[in-house]
Amino acid sequence: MSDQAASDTAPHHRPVRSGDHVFLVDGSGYIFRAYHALPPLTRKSDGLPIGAVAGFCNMLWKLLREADDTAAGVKPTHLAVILDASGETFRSEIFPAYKAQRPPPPADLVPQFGLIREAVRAFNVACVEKTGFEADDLIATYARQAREAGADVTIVSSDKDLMQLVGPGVILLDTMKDRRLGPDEVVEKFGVPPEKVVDVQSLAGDSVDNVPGVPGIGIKTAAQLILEYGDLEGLLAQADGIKQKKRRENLIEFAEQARISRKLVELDQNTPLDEPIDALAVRGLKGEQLIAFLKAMEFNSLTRRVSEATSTDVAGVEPASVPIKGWPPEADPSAEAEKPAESTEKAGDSAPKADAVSARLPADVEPNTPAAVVAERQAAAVAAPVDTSAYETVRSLDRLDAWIAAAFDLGYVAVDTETTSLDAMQAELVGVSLSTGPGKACYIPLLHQTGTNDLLGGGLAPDQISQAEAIKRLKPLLEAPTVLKIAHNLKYDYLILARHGIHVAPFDDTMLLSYALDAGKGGQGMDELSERWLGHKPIPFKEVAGSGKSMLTFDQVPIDKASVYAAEDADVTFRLWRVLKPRLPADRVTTVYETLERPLLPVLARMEMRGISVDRQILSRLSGDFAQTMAALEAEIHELAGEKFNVGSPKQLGDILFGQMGLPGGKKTKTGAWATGADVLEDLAAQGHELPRRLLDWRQLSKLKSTYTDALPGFIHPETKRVHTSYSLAATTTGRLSSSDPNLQNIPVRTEEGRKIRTAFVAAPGHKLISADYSQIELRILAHVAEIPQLVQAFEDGIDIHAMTASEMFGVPVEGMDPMVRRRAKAINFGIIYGISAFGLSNQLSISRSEASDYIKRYFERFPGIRDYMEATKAYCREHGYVVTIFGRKAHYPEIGSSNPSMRAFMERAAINAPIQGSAADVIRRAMVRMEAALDAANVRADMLLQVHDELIFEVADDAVEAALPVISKVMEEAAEPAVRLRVPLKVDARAAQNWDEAH
DNA sequence: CCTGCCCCATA
DNA sequence: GTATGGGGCAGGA
Repeated sequence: MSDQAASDTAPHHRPVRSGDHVFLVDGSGYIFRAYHALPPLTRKSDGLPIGAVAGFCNMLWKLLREADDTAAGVKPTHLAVILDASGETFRSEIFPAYKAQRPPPPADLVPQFGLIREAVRAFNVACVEKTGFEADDLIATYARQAREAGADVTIVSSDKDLMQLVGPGVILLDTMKDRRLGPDEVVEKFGVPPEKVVDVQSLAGDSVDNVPGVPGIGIKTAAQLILEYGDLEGLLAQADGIKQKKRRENLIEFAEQARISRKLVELDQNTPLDEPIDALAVRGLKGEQLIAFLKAMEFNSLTRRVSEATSTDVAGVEPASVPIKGWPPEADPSAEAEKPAESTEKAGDSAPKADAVSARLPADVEPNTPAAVVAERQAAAVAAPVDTSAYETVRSLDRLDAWIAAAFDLGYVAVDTETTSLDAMQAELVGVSLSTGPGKACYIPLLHQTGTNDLLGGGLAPDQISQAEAIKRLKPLLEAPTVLKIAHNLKYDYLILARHGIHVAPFDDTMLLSYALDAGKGGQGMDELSERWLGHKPIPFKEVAGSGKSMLTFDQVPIDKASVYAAEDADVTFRLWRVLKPRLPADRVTTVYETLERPLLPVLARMEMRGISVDRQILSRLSGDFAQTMAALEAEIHELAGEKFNVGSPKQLGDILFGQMGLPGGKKTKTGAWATGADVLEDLAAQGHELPRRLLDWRQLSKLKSTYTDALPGFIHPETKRVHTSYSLAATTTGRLSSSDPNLQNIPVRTEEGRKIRTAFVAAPGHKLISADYSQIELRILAHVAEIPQLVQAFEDGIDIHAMTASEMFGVPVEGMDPMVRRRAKAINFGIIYGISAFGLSNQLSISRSEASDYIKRYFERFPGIRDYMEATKAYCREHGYVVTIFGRKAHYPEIGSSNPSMRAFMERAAINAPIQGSAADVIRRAMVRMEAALDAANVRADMLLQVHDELIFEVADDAVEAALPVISKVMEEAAEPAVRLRVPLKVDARAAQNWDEAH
């Protein structure tokens, strides 16, 4: 070993000079990291924990012997291990909480600190620590000196707090991953180059070290802000120009805290050093000394390697006598006090909820009325406890047949399916549960697997009926017209079963029952309803299958566990049905349930199954285009500006626009910076200036890309190659549907770029998409319910409703109307639907509050019926706790009487909006329920695919388009009848095209 | 890893 | 000013 001979004779002191390589080992950081990353290791002879020491010694050995083989790429000429001395540092004086609440190190790490010092000594390496200073400050100071002497610096650490030191000639070396951390890696971690890391950290703070930072700002936001504003002071100076309210307030309120944080985070590069940097020169190993230590630690393989490398005879070396402090640990009396207090709430857990208790037979209920039945059922439901031990696991066809026969005899049965996924289009049917009465329930396991983590793939668990055979026998029951099937959220099970050829009918859905009865009073989930109505908390899914990354699919759940869970769900569903179903007549929502809820379920299931074709290529091209356009826009913006600048920086942008280019209309913010908000840029763009237009485009594209073009392809079904959204029938208070996974009700349309995403929604070959949407349906509903003669007349005459409103309000003729005037009227019309406030209208139109008040006043003067309607609606809601749509759907607002004025005002606006939004939702529901039969009757094949609140999308063969259009329009326009005779006509615009954009 | 917040897409 | 769902982020487990 030739280098060994050389280093043995290396001088103790050697000046650092250009070309040298100074290695600064962050000893403390290494110890903590090794302790947590490496498996616990103890000395064989006495159990002394030595894992971190072992890791440290191996690391140091490797560094001294073969650093050029690591990511460092060079050997050290100088090397020191820097440790944290105990005691307070200057940071505690600036901010007493700094690192104050840090828990004491784990007991089995404590003795290793001393051992590490011994190890460094044994390696004959300089060991530096200084009371009152952190290791990081010493490292920062040595690094500065080394650089000034022209040497390269390798900081052996991966601590993010040291990343601020990275720069020319200074890198971090993560020896555990053998990775060098240079400027690129710092940017990856902090989003900014090393010299701005301190600014980012001072904003984001650090909960581990108790660096406060600014609340609500993490690394990402901090990086974005620092890139925009340059540095912390620049940002704080312009904080009141920040768009986001909360963020702005916090930056202003916590500015000083950020400055303090900066002092805590910034390392001191001028720490007084006891040991000059020259003294860190690599000294060379003393074989015997090192081996004595290693033998004492019982590190056998490292001892062997060292003995080979240094030609030292191991046998001839006595183990060193190493002092050990902190082991074994002393008993900590405070540990006992940590025991959690015994819960005293156990008894209350199974007690019925107040809601359910209040269901006891009230004295004023007349017998043999719907209300009496309801009261009895509720009392009975709470009285009968759920016994999960009484369920049967069906293992044979005989037993299955017996359950099926019982269901036929009874005439109704609760059903639930268990599957492998929440996505009904991809889920595998794993089992079925049935219930024929409270407490009478079974589970039929079909596809459960043996073993859970078995990589060899546990096969099918024994004693299960074959899935195909079970489906064959269940099908007659589930389709039998004489047996009512009861399920909770049936659309899911309906889809699963439909994929196996079973078309469930007739049915009730307890989720929809609850929704028709209690929309707005809380969720419609089964567990929630069970607690509310039965006073029983069902077994949570996560108790059966776990959660998060380690969550089991249901086929991996052991059958006995699965059985109780699944049968309970059927049992609970059955019991809920007994309680909820009689409430329909009592609460007078039977018709709502039977015409607007239940029949829509199969319609939606079919829509979801059909899915819609989304052109993956268009999306990926679009994604690329967006990326490219963004880059191009950036280049154009630079071109227009005449120089390169950060397009994301309002500060730089303001200087360019109003400083260099001298554009007019510049406004200054309070701090004197140019305002560059969207409104300002829109103004400039309207004056024909290119740069602001491009900048707005750029901002918009980055949004479209991440939310749509990059996310949608992931939803294309592997087999159908189409996108199958999932509609929720019971998610909103007003009666609207909602769409998720993916949400196809918020595909962009307002901007040209956004509409390109719609072009990716295409018809199948030989087909067209038809889009049919209601024109102004909510304003028409408003005209109807509030009985406003001018509005009704305008809709009958088919004239521009917003222009008419403006004409009424401002006394100007519709002909040749100023578009601004019409725009104001339009905003007010929408405002009315939303339960207008002067605050909201002033924001929408960017006018003063008092001006907005004037508009509203004038509007009410011209349309007094609307004010009457609004007042009447609020009064009705206060009296009943709910409002109703024109078809009788209820939307509950139990908090309408809140004593909190802003809460109450919010509820009032919602209550005003709900009958309008909800009636429109009812109308399109009615159209959807009737649509299929109407198309069949007209002998037209048109597949309904999507609903977007006031729009229906169909897929129709080319040669059927002309026949389909009038049928679709007619069904939609007549959807309210005969239940409600509207005072205004409903108008539908329908057209066909190859893609959704052109059809819309 | 989960929850809540902000922001933004739609009607 | 109404009604949603979702991406990204922060922050506390």
